[in-house]
Amino acid sequence: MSIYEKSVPACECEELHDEIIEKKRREMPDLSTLYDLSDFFKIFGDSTRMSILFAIDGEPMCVCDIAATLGMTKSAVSHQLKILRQSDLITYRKSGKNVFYTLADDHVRDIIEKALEHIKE
Amino acid sequence: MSIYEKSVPACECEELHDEIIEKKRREMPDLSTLYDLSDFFKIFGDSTRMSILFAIDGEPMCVCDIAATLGMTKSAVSHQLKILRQSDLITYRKSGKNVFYTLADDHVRDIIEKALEHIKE
DNA sequence: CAAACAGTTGAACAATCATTCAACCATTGC
DNA sequence: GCAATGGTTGAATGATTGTTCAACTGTTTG
Repeated sequence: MSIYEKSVPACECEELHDEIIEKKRREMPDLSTLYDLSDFFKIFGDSTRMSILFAIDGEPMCVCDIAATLGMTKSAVSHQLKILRQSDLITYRKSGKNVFYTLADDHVRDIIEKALEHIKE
Repeated sequence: MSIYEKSVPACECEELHDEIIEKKRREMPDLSTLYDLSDFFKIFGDSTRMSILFAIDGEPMCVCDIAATLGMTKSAVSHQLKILRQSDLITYRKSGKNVFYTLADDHVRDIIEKALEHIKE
């Protein structure tokens, strides 16, 4: 439950600043954008997925090598690869029995880089 | 770089590409950095927290006004404010009975802006 | 064709997490 | 002092989610 789903404030406060509240509600992104944004960040909010993104950055890797690099099972890695695939963050190429994954574009790198800057403070 | 521009090595799972795996393990960030990164993104991966960040961007807001803007209870908002506080993403200033929150720095704006660019594609 | 292997998938389980509820602290004003 | 209000907090609860396990698909090879 979030903004705009209630016309009446659920907050039980007495002295609300209505003009500020109305102004903020007008200026804020619409609900679907807020959900899209948080869903996007949710993808990065798991250390396994983050590790996978770093692993397949640069040269493509098959599932087994990714799993070996992270010290995890193929299954666990494959489940997370599916989530990354559905978010269009990665692409894949089949080659015989193998499937090679790599980053979809440079956007991902940029965002992680920005976050790394923030971390180091 | 696209995976189609690279020569793909034949991968046998039981003969894992040890040299690739070792190379990746050397190049990848250490575990604590990966955890810090995913923990950082985890903060943004909730629509309530995302809404709060947009609400307090620009002018500071007290908890009641934030709650009214989002249509949520003070308690729910306060719980999320605590998480944002502990992550150093927001700062606060006490004024009588009120507590006014605002963004800590421009880093947060930058990262959300980059994500918005990615969303709109 | 059958065995072996890379990878995927669904269900089950455990862990994590956001909201609710009630009680609490802090400040203001009577 | 004490009632009222803004805000915080801990426990409980329901929902979400990551990993495991087993079964499955698809490709290669003998």
